[in-house]
Amino acid sequence: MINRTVVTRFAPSPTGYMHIGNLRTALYSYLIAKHENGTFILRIEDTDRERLVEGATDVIIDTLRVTGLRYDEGPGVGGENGPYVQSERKDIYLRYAEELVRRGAAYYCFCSKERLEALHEEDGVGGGYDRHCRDLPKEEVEANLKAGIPYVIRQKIPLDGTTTYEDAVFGTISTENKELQDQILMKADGYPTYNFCHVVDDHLMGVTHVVRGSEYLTSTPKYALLYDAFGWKRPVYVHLPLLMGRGEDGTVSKLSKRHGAVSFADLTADGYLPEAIVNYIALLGWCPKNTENEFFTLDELTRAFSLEGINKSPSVFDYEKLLWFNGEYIRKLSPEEFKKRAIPFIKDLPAPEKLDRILPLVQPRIGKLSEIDGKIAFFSRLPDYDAAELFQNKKNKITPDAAKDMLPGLSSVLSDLTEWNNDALYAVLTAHAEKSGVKSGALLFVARAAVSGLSVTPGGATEIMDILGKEETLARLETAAKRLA
RNA sequence: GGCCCGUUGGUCAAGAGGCUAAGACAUCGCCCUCUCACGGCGAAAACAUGGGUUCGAUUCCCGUACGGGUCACCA
Repeated sequence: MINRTVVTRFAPSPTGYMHIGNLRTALYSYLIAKHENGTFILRIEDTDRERLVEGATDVIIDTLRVTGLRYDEGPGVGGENGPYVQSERKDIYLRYAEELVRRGAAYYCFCSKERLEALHEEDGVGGGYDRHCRDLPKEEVEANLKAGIPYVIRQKIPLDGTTTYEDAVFGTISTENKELQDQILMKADGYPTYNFCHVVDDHLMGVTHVVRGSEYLTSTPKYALLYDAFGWKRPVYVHLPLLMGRGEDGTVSKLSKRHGAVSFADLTADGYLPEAIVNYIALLGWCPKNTENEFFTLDELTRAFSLEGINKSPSVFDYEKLLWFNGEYIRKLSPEEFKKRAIPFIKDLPAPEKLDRILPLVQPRIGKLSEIDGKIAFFSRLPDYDAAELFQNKKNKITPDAAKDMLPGLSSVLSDLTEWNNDALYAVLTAHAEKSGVKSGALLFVARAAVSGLSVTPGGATEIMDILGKEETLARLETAAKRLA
């Protein structure tokens, strides 16, 4: 079933959290492979020793599991081209870098960090390495190496000409070689840079489609040059439009931490469903052909996905629409499933039999699970309220005085009631309203406010009274009467 | 600043030389209704700009503006 005609990879660096932009890249990468029944690889890029975060890889793996993005090769599942963690492949990169030196496409550089910093200060933005070591005599290089002088290995970029590549989304991208830096391939600490090791790994792992954010669009010529220098076949490049966020000042920029809760974990902790998140971000930068449907399971996305549907322009992450999607997904949940997901978000869990009756009331009324608690808390405990304010409603012509007049009748009718359920309650109360010459809407408004302490509730007066039970209902009516007195 | 990329309603977006320029979210209105939601119906709302090419440009080309990305021993 699985084949290697299309091999993609998701190659995050373990920074401690799964950014939503990264998730979207992972998703597209997965979809591109799986649409063709290809192979999807997870590779951990942990060559930056200073930024290592403990447990970060677990966050990545966990996110992929929860979202259903199963990888065929990678940490934990193995594969024929492992290991899939770059720090565990450290020794192979130097070999390839030296190979490049031999081929004349790279060179040793002994410049100190201090010298480089000085260069930067001199040139300001747009400066760069002055290629000081590019043409060091062989003997000097040998001597320096022997003397143990720290070195890096840099890519020898052609001084003139242009480098061109085809991007599956953006088309032909052409760059003047003189715009490119002799970037560092191997760092002084013996670790490779991303610029180098991802090329080596992608080749070694048979990656056919490199899927990543468009922030790499301008550095890709350097990578293409690396493939060429090795004599390797260049992969298909698929650069994805950026995901943008709106900052507090209203400006739009690359989605990142500064825009607040945009990590997958933050979103799920706030009660967004993984499947809703996946569905929503799939539509950010991609649009299905020949359909106006917006709801897709992962399988449906896999079938519908196509490179041609990917946009070039950046898109703004919109919480409003995510919230709507999420609400739709919540409404589609079976009562059992909803309950399972809702429980972790409820602080004071009502008795099981009550919970089962409360939950259906909130399910259609929330956008995210974290909204549940605030909506149902009144069932467990009558909130404090200002009676003068609560029993005031212009539409139903409710005033505190009017409410005060209704309460005794309500209590007496209800205390006489033997059959306590929604239908019976509704029948009795509407009949009572008619008898007293009050609009049923008004009476029920007062009843609901008294029994909940709120002007807005999930469910109507009779539904709430039904769940509360006779005793509690009458007690709350009593309380309301006292507060109105 | 250099280089690269982008630009259809507030947001996501369809469109691919000739359309009354889709649809969705959000907004507003109406309906439903024991409040609020849900649901139904409807409204308002867009081709950044100047020049070409063409019988005809949102669509192709060039410039301008605006936005974004990138210029690390980070990925």
